[in-house]
Amino acid sequence: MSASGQQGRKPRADVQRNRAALLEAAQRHFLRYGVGTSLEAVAKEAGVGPGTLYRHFPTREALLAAVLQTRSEELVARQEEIARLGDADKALEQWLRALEEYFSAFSGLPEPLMAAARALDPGNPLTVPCDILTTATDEYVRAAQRTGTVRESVQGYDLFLAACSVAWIKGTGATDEEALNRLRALIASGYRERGDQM
Amino acid sequence: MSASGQQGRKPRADVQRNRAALLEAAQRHFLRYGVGTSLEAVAKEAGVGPGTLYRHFPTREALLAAVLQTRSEELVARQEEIARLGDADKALEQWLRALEEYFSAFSGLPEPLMAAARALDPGNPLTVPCDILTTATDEYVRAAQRTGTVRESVQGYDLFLAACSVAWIKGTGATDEEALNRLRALIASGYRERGDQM
DNA sequence: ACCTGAACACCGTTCAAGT
DNA sequence: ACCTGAACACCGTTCAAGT
Repeated sequence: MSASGQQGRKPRADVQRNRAALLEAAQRHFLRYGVGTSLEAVAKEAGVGPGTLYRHFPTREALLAAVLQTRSEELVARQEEIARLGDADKALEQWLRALEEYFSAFSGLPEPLMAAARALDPGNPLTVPCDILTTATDEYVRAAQRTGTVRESVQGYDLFLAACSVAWIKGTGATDEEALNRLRALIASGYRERGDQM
Repeated sequence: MSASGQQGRKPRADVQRNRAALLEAAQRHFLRYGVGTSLEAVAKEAGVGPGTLYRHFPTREALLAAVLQTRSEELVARQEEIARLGDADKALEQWLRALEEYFSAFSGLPEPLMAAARALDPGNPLTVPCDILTTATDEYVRAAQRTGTVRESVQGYDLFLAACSVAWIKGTGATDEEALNRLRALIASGYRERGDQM
């Protein structure tokens, strides 16, 4: 409405510095302590007061979404590389693994992502990456369906959920890699058209 | 070691009363606020000090495990009823739904259960129900494998994980019932031998 | 316009003092 | 032997005071 700084093109230098410091500190803390890390500690490490953190990122989700942006872009970059594989079935499989790794970036990440997956709360900033990734998954699914390797009843969202589940299980540490592989195989065998290669 | 009350057969009347009151209050709070509810509030509602709660249940998991015991027994009761179905494939399917409901008893329950699933921490009291339920699942799986409807590579633990995942997804509210059904169908189609009924 | 940091609320957990 | 509840530590969040 007014000529406030909201849309201004020249944020003050200290504002930019604070934002960058916050993002860097947040990423470090998310990596080390998971998404539930103390925001107070993040602010302290960024060298700002807690109020400054809340001004820049009004919720934990907003901070998370900002930190995730880089990773989402990297994932999209991989998307093009994967698509070049030619084999739609193989591409879908690879994509699901890439998704899973994305969900495993920080301990506890699947939880807030799932909470944002259904766009019930339009204010949740995590809805953005969820939408993008679900849409991308859907493209892979449809490509594979066109070649007849994936069942028609499967939706991209279903496999988005499945990949998130596997990442969640991995994060809880409830399984070794072998059990995870059996689970992945079970899911793959679930979405594939019958009569395929084992 | 000593003649302490640890093994005594006659717990003091107030001890029994406190324990019962704590369990009842805890169940109410778990139901209403999920497994992360304030233990301080539980103690207050039970009419005891926080110290008393910690004396009876040294960790949140211990309290949870005690509250879950009733439900586990109910589930085992259902197990016998389900087994009477005759059709091993149908029985497995029903059992997995019963498992899923068990995991959905309290919001946030899948998380601590998964953390206890792999018996890495022998002190975790939640390992007990996990072991029982995994073993039970394995029996259903093997019965179905004998009739040839379930793939040989599937283990009971895999489906235990899968059921827990579905409950977790349901708990995050990320989906409507329709998407959950697609997911359940995907899992079923994943563990079933190929060439079966759709 | 933005930052600071004190202040408030809330909770988990412990432990000295009681009975 | 068990209970009580004050006390400590920690964190999220807000907001009056500063620059």
